[in-house]
Amino acid sequence: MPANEEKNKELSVKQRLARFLENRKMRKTSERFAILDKIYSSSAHIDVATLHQAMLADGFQVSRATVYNTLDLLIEAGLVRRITLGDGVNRYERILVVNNHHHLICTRCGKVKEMKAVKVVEDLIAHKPRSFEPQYYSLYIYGLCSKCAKADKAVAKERK
Amino acid sequence: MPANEEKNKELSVKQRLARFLENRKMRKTSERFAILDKIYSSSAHIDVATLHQAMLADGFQVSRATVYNTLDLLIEAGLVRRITLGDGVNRYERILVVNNHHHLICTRCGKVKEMKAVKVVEDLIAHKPRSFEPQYYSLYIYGLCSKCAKADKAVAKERK
DNA sequence: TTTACTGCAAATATTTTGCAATATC
DNA sequence: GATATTGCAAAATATTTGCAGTAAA
Repeated sequence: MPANEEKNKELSVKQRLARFLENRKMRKTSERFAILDKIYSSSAHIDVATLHQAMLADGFQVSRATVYNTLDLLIEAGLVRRITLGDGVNRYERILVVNNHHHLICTRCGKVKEMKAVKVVEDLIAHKPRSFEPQYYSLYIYGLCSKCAKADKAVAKERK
Repeated sequence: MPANEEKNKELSVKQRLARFLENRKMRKTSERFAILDKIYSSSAHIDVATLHQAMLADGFQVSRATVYNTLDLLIEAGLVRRITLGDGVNRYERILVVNNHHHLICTRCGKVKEMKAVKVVEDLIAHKPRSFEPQYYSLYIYGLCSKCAKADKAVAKERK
């Protein structure tokens, strides 16, 4: 991944948060930018506890309450989304309008893979719904990963 | 909606649960079928508290613990899925392999609309991923509903 | 200087667990 | 009758809230 591209993206996200806060006459606190940063530099879909611990480990003192508050703010700003990967745990991930991705979730072992977004879907989303302005979307595909599919077949055979 | 079709569908789901329980040598308790029934006859995406209250209101005595246990079971059986519509509340909905639907979620007011599944997407899912056996999928489209989009534009104008 | 935000700790809400009672096989 | 499953209440987690102190504007 080219470092420049990554840096530009990060800057632009910070700018978007700054603009959002200015529009609403809210304060640009270091916590808000630090949390945004952490989510954008983390491997996708991080949960609150992990996020909070990671920040403390980085030496950035912040309270859980602020993490929760800020996550709601970032969601409202359209910079972060909240998801649950079938296990009921709330996780947070950055929203990349371009270069989106889909989740492949194994219903047996819970493993999550990512798959590059497919253009057809994006076109579809952009044009289909009337009386609705799409901003972004999430596609979750549930099924069996290759390992579990194999194990499943073995069991089925045994039971016959 | 034709009553017959609905009845057949319901029967088949019960049969699928029965088969699942038999395969695992688990017991066919009335609670399990009652909870399955409730989810399948409820308007999509119901949360635990509502589900539990609805069952009590129907005169079906069941504990919260059993509701939680059974939901996990139904998910494992592939009959129900757990989702969160951006608000962090866990909800449960039936899985219809045929006649799937997408969610349109307003990021401002939280309102959820449903949209009939688009065939293109289904084809795509069925064929694309290698080393993965898709069972079903969820597509969430986030954006602004017509009301909020209008309100948003009004505010933007005012601020200029 | 003003007051929006944060941190803390307590309150609330949500989910899980242990074990005796019950119902399925 | 044997034991998997339920119900209950208590424990563990997760999230929200109120308010005094801090820091952004």
